[in-house]
Amino acid sequence: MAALVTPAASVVSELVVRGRESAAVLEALLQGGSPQEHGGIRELAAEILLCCDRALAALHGRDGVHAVALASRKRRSSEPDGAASQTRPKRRMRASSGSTAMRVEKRSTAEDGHIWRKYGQKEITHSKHPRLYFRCSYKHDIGCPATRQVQQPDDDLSLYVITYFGDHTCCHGDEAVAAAEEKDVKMQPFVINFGIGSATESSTSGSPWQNSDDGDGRSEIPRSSHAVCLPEGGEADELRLKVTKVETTSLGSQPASPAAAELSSSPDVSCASPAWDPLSSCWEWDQFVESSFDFVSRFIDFDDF
DNA sequence: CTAATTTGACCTAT
DNA sequence: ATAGGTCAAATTAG
Repeated sequence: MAALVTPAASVVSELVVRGRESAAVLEALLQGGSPQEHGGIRELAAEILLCCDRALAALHGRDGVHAVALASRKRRSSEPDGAASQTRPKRRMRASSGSTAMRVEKRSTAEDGHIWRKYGQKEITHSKHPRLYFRCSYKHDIGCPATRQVQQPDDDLSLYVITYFGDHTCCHGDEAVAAAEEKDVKMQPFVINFGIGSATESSTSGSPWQNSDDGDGRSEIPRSSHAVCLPEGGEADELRLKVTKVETTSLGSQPASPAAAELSSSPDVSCASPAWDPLSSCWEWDQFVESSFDFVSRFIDFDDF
């Protein structure tokens, strides 16, 4: 029973999310009131306006982004008729097979305003790069079933394909989200940091944005160390606003593979890396603003059934 | 010590 | 049988 999501709806959803993020950052910037931030503020304002504009266009049937409906996901969640799922205390159904999916291809990273926790990595036969699996950090906290997959197409290394599965109950349920957010950040999922990416590593010190809520249920609430890194200007041509969902995914351990290293959250990649690493959920705001809508941004709806 | 990530194993769907 | 997705123990980092 999958709710069919229209391309326009997906687009609007994404745009609205971005709009919110932009607004949050903008608000933070306004509070800071640093001269260097003016540039960022302007861009953020432009971004917000653009989001709204696009959203409206999409709502009116004129989606500004390429929307394509895919029906490739034929795999359906077989009902536990009894035999198959008779005794599986552990493994559970794939979250991706029971809900709508939205694929987004972006050049940098896809920030959706949510905190993700990596729970797996898998090498795909047709792809040179591994696919990373993330789940909402609030999964166990408030039962958010949302998950997402990040993968780099072998043909375009500068592109990241992020597929979202499930709906964010943590988002819809403001209460839960609010409660979780209030713990650290009131309403803002972001923390403003004025430091270039290079200093990012230091940010790594902080615990990643994810909270361990794995099946173990070790931790409950994420530290929410989302941060917006404002480059000092060293490499910032204008004003590079890097919004890091997580200060940095620590993890210096060796990735399974080179590709994984690039994709997986590595300490060096955080804000410091020129092209932020999607897995860490850290993106360069400036890139985002520049190409947020220029880059291929396709919202594809998978109809589970 | 606590928490997050990594990685191999397990399980489901095609 | 194969590929893909998720779990969970082990490892690493703060």
